[in-house]
Amino acid sequence: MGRRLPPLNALRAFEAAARHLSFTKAAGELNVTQAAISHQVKGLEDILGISLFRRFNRRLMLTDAGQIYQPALGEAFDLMEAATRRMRLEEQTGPLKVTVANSFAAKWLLPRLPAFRDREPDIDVMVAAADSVVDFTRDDFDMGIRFGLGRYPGLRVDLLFDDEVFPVCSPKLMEGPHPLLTPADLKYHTLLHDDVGASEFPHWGNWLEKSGVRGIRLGRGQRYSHSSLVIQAAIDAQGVALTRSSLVDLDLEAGRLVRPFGPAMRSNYACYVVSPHGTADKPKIKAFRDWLFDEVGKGSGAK
Amino acid sequence: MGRRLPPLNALRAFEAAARHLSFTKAAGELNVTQAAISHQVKGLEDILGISLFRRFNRRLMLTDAGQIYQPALGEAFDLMEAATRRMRLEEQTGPLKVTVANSFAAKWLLPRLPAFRDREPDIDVMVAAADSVVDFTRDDFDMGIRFGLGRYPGLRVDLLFDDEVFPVCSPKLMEGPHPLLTPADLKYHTLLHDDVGASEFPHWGNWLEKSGVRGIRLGRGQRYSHSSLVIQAAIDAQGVALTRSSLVDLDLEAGRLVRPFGPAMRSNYACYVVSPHGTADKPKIKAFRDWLFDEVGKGSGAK
DNA sequence: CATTCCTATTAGAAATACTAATCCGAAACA
DNA sequence: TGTTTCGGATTAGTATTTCTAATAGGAATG
Repeated sequence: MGRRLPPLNALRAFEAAARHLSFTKAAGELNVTQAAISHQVKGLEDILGISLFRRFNRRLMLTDAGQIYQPALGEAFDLMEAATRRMRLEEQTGPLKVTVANSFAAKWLLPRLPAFRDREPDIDVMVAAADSVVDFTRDDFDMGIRFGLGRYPGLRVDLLFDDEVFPVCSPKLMEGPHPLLTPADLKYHTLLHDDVGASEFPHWGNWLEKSGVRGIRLGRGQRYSHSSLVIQAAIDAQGVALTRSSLVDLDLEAGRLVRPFGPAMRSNYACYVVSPHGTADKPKIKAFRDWLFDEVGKGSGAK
Repeated sequence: MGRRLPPLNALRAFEAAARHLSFTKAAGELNVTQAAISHQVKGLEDILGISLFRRFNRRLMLTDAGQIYQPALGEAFDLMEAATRRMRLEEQTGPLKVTVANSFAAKWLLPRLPAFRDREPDIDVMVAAADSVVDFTRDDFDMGIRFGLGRYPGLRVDLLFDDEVFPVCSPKLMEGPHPLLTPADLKYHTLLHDDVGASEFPHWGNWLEKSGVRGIRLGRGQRYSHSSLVIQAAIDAQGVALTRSSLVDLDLEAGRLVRPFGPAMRSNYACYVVSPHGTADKPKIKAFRDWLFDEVGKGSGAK
């Protein structure tokens, strides 16, 4: 497995010199002085114990050994260059890997993704929905969209939008026996809970307290592991969901959900776009970030 | 024409690390410390602006970019290694290029070469007969056999044998009207001259003087450009040649020539085997040199 | 809970690569 | 014939790269 190779820089110097049959031109190609090439080639010959050039006064020739050596080395360096180019290209044009909070993926990003495809047909997006925050130093993602407090050390963080939290329900519920006219009417309905562990996350408890509503048992109601499920249940008229504006804006627009009463609660969580430092200017990352902000700027997703 | 490549040592370090999926093992392979690999890989990633590994705690993974990069780099390094091996092999087993003084080639080496072929069937000898001394730093020769004073700066020089100079002629001349019984009898015969420019070379003038013979006009006689032609003329009974023992030993043995009278003159010229410093131990060079000395040791070629 | 395994980091040492200046010899020039 | 030019070699000193030793740290292992 262990390879046995002469010094690589000497090989490069020799290859260039052999190709040009000139140390001076090789020096030009490699941006060094002629003396450097002379040293490298001599060193290589000494290491190999084989002379590679016949040196005439104003002319170089390759020895038999040199003639055998050069083309293969040239090929090897070409291969390396091609591999580097290919890898760089892949990095630029390969799928953009975005890690997204689960529900945000389902309720915000996916419905809008076709618009991105229209705008940037050359960029394939790979959406990786995940519950937990991804460690960019470990995982091979180009960027992420996360709800949180904006503390992502070691990453470039851009605030995409602040979110509001308010109750939503199916319009059917408004037509039923107990239309939701005031928060107090919630007692006639099932509360749909987002079963998120994080305590900072706004939940019915917070909201009811802020709205000054009493007499509603928190423990009651349906629980779901993801916001998207909660929202779906609400659309299906199973109860009332407390949710972020960003996740339901399209459902509200489409009339699948309604916002029965006003009180919106400001969340201390917001939506952030994150990417490893130094990658922000990569074309595909920039394109996606720009698109995200444009989408939000349209007013359809942000408060 | 100019290639654009990341630092080659970093590429090698990355390739090894990627192959082993371990910096430590890569370090082992390249005989450096793990820290060196870590530095090189990090440096490469910084230069490319692309991360190549995902680093887990006791495990490495390649990023997409790394996965594209490694195989091609591996191939490139394999190519280099193969080229090096191939070139070395050619150097070892390719034809042994020997530059030989013209007449020595014709009269000593060529008749004996079949014996070398028998002894070392794997070594092909390329005999380049030349009049002038070859500059090994310029010309692609493995070794040389030369008559001279043994001053070959920058080369390893081995004395193959000392030579004597004496007159020879065809046995037919001994049966003619003026058999060569003493040097004085030379006046009845044509002197065959070796038309060599070098004044140190023993010629009839020297020999006649040493032998105390007078009254023979030096200007007379036939002139030839090479000793081998002089000898051939002598074999053809065209006259008497003054020649080196080494060039005629086989002809004397075979009875094509005889040595009419004693006085041999010591030449200050001798026969030397030369080869560039540091190449003496190369198998094919050593084999040929050993064979030369064995041939001479047989007593057939040396005094 | 200690140990092991593996990578990262730091600072400094060692090795390598490079440059500037100059030499040298033949070829081109005049 | 100089004389210039061209291109490689050489030398000695400098700069850069590469490497090491020591150490930290984090998760898996026993």
